[in-house]
Order: sequence, then structure tokens, then C-alpha cells
Amino acid sequence: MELAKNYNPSEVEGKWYQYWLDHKLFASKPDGRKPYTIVIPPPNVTGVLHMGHMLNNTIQDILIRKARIDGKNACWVPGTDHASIATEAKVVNRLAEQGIKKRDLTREEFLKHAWDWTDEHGGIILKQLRRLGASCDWERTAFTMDEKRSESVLKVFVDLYKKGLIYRGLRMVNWDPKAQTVLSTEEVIYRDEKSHLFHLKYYVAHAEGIAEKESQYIEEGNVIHKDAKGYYAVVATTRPETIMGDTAMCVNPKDPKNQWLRGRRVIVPLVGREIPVIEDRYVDIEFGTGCLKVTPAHDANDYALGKTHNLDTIDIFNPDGTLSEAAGLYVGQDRMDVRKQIATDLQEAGLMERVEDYDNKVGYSERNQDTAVEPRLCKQWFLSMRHFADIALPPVLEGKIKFYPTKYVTTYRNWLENIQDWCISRQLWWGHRIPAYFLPTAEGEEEKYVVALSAEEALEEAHQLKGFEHVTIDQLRHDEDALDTWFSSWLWPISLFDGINNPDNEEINYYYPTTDLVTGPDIIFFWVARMIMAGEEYLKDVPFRNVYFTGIVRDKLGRKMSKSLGNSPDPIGLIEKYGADGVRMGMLLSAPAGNDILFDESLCQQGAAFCNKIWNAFRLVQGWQVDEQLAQPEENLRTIAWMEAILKQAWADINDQYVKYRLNEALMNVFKLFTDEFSGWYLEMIKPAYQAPIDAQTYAATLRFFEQLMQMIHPFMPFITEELYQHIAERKDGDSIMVDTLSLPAPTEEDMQLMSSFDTLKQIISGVRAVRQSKNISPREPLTLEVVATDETTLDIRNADCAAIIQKMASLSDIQFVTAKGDGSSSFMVGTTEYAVPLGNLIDTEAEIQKMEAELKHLQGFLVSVQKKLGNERFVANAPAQVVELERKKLHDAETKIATLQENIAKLK
RNA sequence: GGGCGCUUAGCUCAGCUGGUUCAGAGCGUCUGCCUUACAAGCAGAGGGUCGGCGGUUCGAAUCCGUCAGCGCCCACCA
Repeated sequence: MELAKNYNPSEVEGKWYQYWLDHKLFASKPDGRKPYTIVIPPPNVTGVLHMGHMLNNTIQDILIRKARIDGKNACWVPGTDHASIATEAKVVNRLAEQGIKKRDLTREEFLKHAWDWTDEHGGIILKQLRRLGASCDWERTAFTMDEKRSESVLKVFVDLYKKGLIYRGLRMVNWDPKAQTVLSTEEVIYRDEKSHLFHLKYYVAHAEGIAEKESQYIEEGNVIHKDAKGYYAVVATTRPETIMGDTAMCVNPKDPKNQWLRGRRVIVPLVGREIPVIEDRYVDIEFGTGCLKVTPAHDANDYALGKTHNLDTIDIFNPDGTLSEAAGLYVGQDRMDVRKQIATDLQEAGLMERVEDYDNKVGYSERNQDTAVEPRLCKQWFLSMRHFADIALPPVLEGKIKFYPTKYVTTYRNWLENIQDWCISRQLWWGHRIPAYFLPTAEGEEEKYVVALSAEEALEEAHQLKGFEHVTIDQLRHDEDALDTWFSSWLWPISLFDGINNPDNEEINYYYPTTDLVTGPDIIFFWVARMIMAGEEYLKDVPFRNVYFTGIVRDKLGRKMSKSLGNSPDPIGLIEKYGADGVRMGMLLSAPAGNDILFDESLCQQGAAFCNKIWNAFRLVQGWQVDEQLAQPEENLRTIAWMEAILKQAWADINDQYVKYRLNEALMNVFKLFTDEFSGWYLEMIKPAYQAPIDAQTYAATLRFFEQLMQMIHPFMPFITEELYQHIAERKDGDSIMVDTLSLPAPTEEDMQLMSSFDTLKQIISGVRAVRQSKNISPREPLTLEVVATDETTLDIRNADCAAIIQKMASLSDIQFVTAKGDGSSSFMVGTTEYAVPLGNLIDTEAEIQKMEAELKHLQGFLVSVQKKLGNERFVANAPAQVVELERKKLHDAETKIATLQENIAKLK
């Protein structure tokens, strides 16, 4: 069959993907082989493939395909995440476009819209992954909110509640006023922001006695502020809009500047309300004036102060971030607008001492990066984390789970050692509804509830409680809130194999613990740590053995890829342009574990070029005529043995690189193996003359090598390797490179010698080529090579096969062994042996001398440093014998070479 | 404020527990080739005081200290 001159990915990729699907080659079920399992980090169900996914999933696919080649039972489980807050926000936005407000819908109506949206956009991303070549077992595709996964989540909630690990409590939590839900501490990201520090005047309410003692106060170090309206304290704040919630002002009792304020009362500016001055050592004397406004409802620290000092709590915000009735002023206006307005109003009222520029950190919702998070006092569900931290730390510290790169172990430990309880409830509808049922209680009475899998079970439980023996099911009020998305994700490696609902089943026993997890370090706390917790809690074993943390994909200037910068290429567009194999190689080439990758489209071009190289190498081999009668040239035996050795060595190296998750190095290895060793050297060495046939043995060996090379490259470039694998030999329907295993022994001592021998041959060949280049001699013009032989009878080139190889590769008409080289030749050295190419009148004696003198100078310098070393008694005495021996050999070799050079130079002169 | 990491060729990076001619790879650059598989190619070449300083050692890119620059994570100073 005639093959096109250039490789065309679009003609083969779809075909083979379908072939793999048709023959269920991605499918896995438990059997006697060793399992190799990866669970996909589930992308958001309504998400679209971006470069981060491309990198992450390419890596997973490489690992999975390599496991198949190694003969393992590889299972890659795909799925999507319901992404509670993100998806709900999208649905709310879409409804808003249609003029529908979420508040006007019932829970059921809203969920119907959400499911419609999910059905419409859900799973697009999984389809896109197929274009990349992802070999997931698609029949296992799961969703964090499908039936099995939902059931698992609820069971775990009930179980942890019964174990006393889940509790409900009133806490200062992080509130997202846009999504109108609480967030966990991990979901708040802090950003540096240029803001202002407002210095406000809080007049002293009853200033009796200050005037009399003023001079004494000042003498004692007090800083007293007064103006025509009276005495006042200066309070510095970044959030003037919260003064309506002030219920105290606080000073440090040890602060000499503010002794005069102790025991006084001050007036909140604009509001006019009197508040006490309290004393607490929490206040930093050095900050601002040392006076702190205390707003217990809207700041975690102030809340703590409020508790200690029994202060009132005034909540001045509505859930949407507007000012509430309780604020008294600016009611109904947004907090950010109020901040601007109140600053102006304070200024005008003469209550603003001054305004400074100030850098501070502001918390934003991880999902809504344009909305500042508001601390808010709220009753929520929490998971006690101390227990989980205790069980999740040892497996990582003891190496039962390995992190790549290892630096994340420290990050992990730090987090676990300072862990806070996890707020798991969200004021959202799209998610797993919390299985808690509130009991009917009177107004003002403390809430009572039961936790159960269903209303029926809840009712039974309720009947056990005193005073609720006769409650009816209609009187139970199902908690309106949903669970944090991560409360389902943390079960993923277990729930995918139904290990919660159906413990000890065949699948969970076989596939769990999974082998590798490939994910970004940004979700080490959200997800990685919590999966380890759930694994240890429910299966008493780790969820995975290795975690490979990928870097962030950036553009080639090092900027994060973002929609607003427009620097994020469309993955599918790239695949169409360069082929999936090309893009995969492009991604991998610059992605060492844990390092950010600076994505450059030209790397995909390199990938596509490599495909073309492979394609053409195959065209060459495929075009050869085989002559069964032809005897195999002797030297080909040696070349074949060498290629075998090279492949063994490469496979050993590649395997080592996989074990260390240095996939980019493995790819580079395979790339050089194919381009340089196989195409550049091996094929050229055994290539028959133009239109001459090749012998059958050499041909068969070459096809075998080609096939093994395809297998080595396959994990990185699945499509082209399958295409060529199918061409190499007759295959049955259903045969595939995917499931053909490869195992090669380690190179032997003989192999090593052979490789070293070929290194010398290559150097000689390159030496001749360099002579041609410098003298402008055509590669085809036959030359003679003189080997200036000393007594070294062991020289490889004395071997007839080696000589034949060199002759062919360097286009030599003859190789002669001489004791002294002839006049008018250009020479070079390989090891301590000199090789000369007679050039007749082409030789430029002056240039030849210059070249040799330059080398001589370099060698002499080198010689001096070696002599110095060996002249150092302490070196000879202390260094290991081997090292000293080596130095002596260097000395000897250098002396030999110098002698040869000097002789040559003298002769030419 | 605490913790971690990084700094090696024009770019992106490799160099493990100090000692092979150790200063490397890929890309890019330069030069010559449309050689009969591939110009998406082949052959050849140039390019770095291993961030600065100091120390340990017979010997330091590698170990220690320190300074400078960069990056990330964590933390309730308004």
C-alpha cells in the first residue's frame, strides 16, 4: 500500500478511537491480573475543556496506557462533579436572562431547571476528552449526584453524625452575599488590595473631669484629642460602613496613650449611640491610635471580644450584603456603596480625622471572585476535623502515600496540624440535601432535629424523643440546605466502586486502593487530604498510593491562562491543527512534575513534526523489497545486536523515569531514541543501496524494533502508534497495540560493551563528516580514512564489521592502517587514536596547524590541572583509589595526545 | 508574621547521597546540504565564572552560612 508523504492525524484518530471503543479495549473488570487504577478528578459537569484539563488528563492517559503495556489490568474511571455552587450560579444566571428569579421558584422547580441545564451541557467535557485519546472505561462514567453516589453521601452524613463527628453550631462563618451561602475557610481566597484606613472621631460621651486632669494625662504619656466639639478618640478602620454595628470601643489597658479613655463611654459617629470603652490586651498598641472599634456581628475577632466582654451583637447586613433595618442608616443600600457614601458623610459631618492609603487583604469567594466575603454569624453544620487529621497524617508522613513532588508533604502536614472544623452546609439547592429533619418547636425555643436517611426513618427517631412521641411526618421540616460539593468528592475513590453502600464487594476489594491520583496542588486541602480522611475512616486504607501534582498551565510569558487575557488556546482547535498526538507531546515536553508549564504552541508543532518523522521512517522500511535468497551482511548482525542493546537500555531508563513520574524525561528519551538512534543511526546503517533489496533477517529485525518503538511511544502518542502497529504485521480484528505487552530484559555486560563500541564508531563517523563540512566536500564524494595505529590491536575499527559500518556511514572508499599519516591530510582524535583524511591539494596547512594548536593549548591547560591534582599529597592520600587512578589515566591520555599533536604540528611546519 | 521552593546556555529545564573530560538536554541561533523516508528533514558548529559573598574539604553546580532577586502556601492586626 502506498502511504502518503505526510502524516495526516485527522484521517486516523477518529478511526482508531472508535475501534478501541468497539472492541471495549478501555473496559476493565476484576480478574487475576494486577490492578492499576486511576479515578479521574471529576471536572464540573457543565464545564468546558481547558488547557489544565488537557495536561492533567494527558498525564493520566499516559500512565494508564503504560500500565496496559506492562500487562496490568488498567482501569481509569471517568465522571463529573455536580459542582454545587458553580453550577447553581450558572443556572441562576440563565434564569435571570429569562427574567426568572430563583426566589420565585420552588425548590422542585429550580431543580428541574438545573437538571435540564445539566442534561444539556453535562458531559460535553467528557466527549472532548475522547478527542484527546483518553482511554477511560466509559461504561463506568459516574456523576457525584447520581443515585449511588448520592446514597453514599447521605449514608456517610448520617454515620458521622451518629459517631458525633458532625454537629450543628452557631459560628462566625464566611458568607458569600452573591451566592447567598456560607463557604468553608478553604473556599475563601485572600487578595491584596489597595484600600483606605479611615480615622474616625469617637467623641467622649461624658467628658467630666478630663479637662482638669488634662495636663497630668499628657505628662503620663496620654495622647488626647480635642476640638471645639469636645474630647474624642480616634479609631482606625478599613470598614467604616460597619460602625452601625459597633457595640464597644476597645483599648489595651497597658497602652499609655489611652489611659485617659479607660472607663469612659464614647459616641459612635453619625449614629450617635453611646458605647462603652472596654479593655483587652488583644489590641495592638502600635496599630493606629490603639483604639479599636468592636463590631461583634461582622468580624471574627470582634466576635470573640464580644463574647469575652458580654457585648451586644448588632447584625447590620441582609444576606445579600445590603444594610438591614438594624443598621438604622443607609437601610437597603449595598455595603460597598455605603462605604463610599459614609466616608463622604463622615467627612462632611467633621467626624473624619483623616484617611490614609492602606494595603490589606480581602477575602473573596473562590467561585465568585468579584464578591468580597462577609464574616457572618450563622448556624451551620460542621464536621469535627481533629479526628480526621489524626488518621490522615500518618499515611503521608510514613510514605504509604507518596507525593510527587515531595515538597507538598510539608504543605499537607501544616494544614492538618492547624486544621479547623469543616463547614459542610451550603444555602444552595443544587446538591445533596442535608438529611436532617427539624421537629416542631415553639417560637423562641431551641431548635430540635433528628438526622436520618429518610423522612420515615426520621419520624421513627423523633418518636423516641420525649415530647415528640406523636409528631406526624408532615410536621417534620427537612433541612433546606445542601452539602458542600467536596463532601461528595471526598468519597469518590470509594463511591465509584460502591464501597459505601455495598462494602466489601468484589470491585472495591480489587480496585481499592487506587494506584495514582493526578491533580493540581490547588486542591490538596479541598480534595486530596479529605479523600485520605474518608479512605482511612471507611476502608481503613489509603485511597491511592501516589499523588502526582501537576503544575499550572501558563502561557509562554508565564501568565496564567485566563479568559480575560485571551491567552488560553482552544484545546479542540489545537487538536484539529496538530493532531491529538502532537498536542499531547507539546503539553508533556515542558511539564516536569509540579512545575508550572509554560505552554507554547510551537511545542505542539514539534509534536506534529515528530509524528511525521515516525511516519516517514515507516514509509522507508515499508518500501524495501525483501529478497529471501539474499544472505545477511555480516555487519548487520552487529548493528542489530547494538540496536537490541539500545532498546533494552532505553526501556530500563524509561521505566525508571515512569516510576519517578518524570514523564517529560521519558518522552524526551523516547523521542531521541527514535529520532537519533533508530532513524539517524540504525536505519542508515542497515539501509540497502538505492533500489537494492534487503535480506529477510535484517528486515524482520527492523520490523520488530519498529514495533517495540511504537509500544514505547504509544502512551504518549496513542493514535499514530496504533496506526503503524496495524501496518507492521497482519493483525486480527480486535488486535491492538494497547493490549500488546512489552517487556525487555536489562542490558547485559556484552550489550554495554557493544554500545560503547558504537559510541566510538559514531565519533569516527562524525569526525569524518566534520572534515567534509570544514573543507566543503560533498557527502557523496568518496574519501579514504587513515587510522594511525599504534600498538592498539584491540581497536574496534580493526574489526571488519565495524570497518564496514564506518565505511558506509562516512562514505569512505577505503580504510587504511598506517604507522604515520601521509602529508596533506586533516586529522582528528577519538580517544587516544588519531584518524586522518588525506585531502591532497585541498588541505589548508595553515588552518590545520591553527586547529591543532588550539587543541594543544586546551590539552596543556588540562594537563596542568591534572598534574596539580596529582601533585597534591593530600589528594593522593585522601581521595578514593578509583578517583586517583582515573586522574592518572587522564594524565597519561593527555600526555599521549599532546605528544601526537606536537609531532604533527612539527611535521607540518 | 510563619513555612516551603526556586535562581545553571538566548528560552524551558536536567544534574541523586561532593570526585568519570561535569558543566548537560530539547528548542532557538549560525553554517553547509532540495543526498533516493522525512526541508515538519539531514549534517556540522558556536553558546554558561552554575545569582553574589564567605566557609567546610585534597576536591563544591552539588554540603553549610549569609545577602539579593523571584514564586507559592498558610496566618483573625483593625
